[in-house]
Amino acid sequence: MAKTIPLIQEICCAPLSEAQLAEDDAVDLARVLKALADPVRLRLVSIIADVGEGCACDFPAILGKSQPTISHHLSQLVEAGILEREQRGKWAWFHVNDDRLGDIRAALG
Amino acid sequence: MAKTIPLIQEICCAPLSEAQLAEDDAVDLARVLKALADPVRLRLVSIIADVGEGCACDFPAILGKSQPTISHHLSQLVEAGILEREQRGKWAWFHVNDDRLGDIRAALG
DNA sequence: ACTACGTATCGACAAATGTCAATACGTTTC
DNA sequence: GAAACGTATTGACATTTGTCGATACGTAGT
Repeated sequence: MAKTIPLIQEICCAPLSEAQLAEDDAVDLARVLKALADPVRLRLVSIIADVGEGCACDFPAILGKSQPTISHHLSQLVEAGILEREQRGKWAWFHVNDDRLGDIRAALG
Repeated sequence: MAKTIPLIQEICCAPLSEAQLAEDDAVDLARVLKALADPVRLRLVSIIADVGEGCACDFPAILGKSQPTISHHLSQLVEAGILEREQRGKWAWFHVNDDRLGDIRAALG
């Protein structure tokens, strides 16, 4: 059984100010930025980045959102390649993909 | 007559991985990222950053969107502090606020 | 003042988004 | 295998968002 492959493989493009974004590249970059552009998801990333890793089981209490809502946000972050998921027994643990975050920052350069 | 003041004054917070985002700060940062997280707006920023400045009059043709749509997107970018607007005769010209873009990059660090 | 023209706002609408209760799925432990 | 428990998915709903046509606003030139 293969690992789940993030739907978005790579940040597309040269930094914003160095070349004019093609339409397709703009769609890709917008998708990744949209994955970050939510208060709950930003806090998830922030907590996980700060601590180094985080268990899905803790977030509903920390963020005051339901379990399905947290699960949905975590999925979006994984799909965008910003978080990576690891199953440990019945628990799902997450850590930040620093390279991906770096790529996003670079794309805004 | 005072200049229009961007609704969002400053990017709130320490880099994502250095401290856990408070709820309010997460809302602020999400607002700014949301302003960027759209293909049309990313292309607007990219074109304006690449050329140095841009006239609103050119964008409907370049991006294939109606004049009201372009106007709406430009307003969102100005409100987020990413673009700055300058009236020249009947034309509206825009340039990128590089400091603001740098702050956004820094917040993702 | 009237006209021409670029830009902003309004009204409407379809599509996407964030949220939760209910339920299904998987893994661990009896 | 059955029970317990963490996580994912489904279905539903209100809100937000992107879009455009129509219209109002402002500036420049006649």
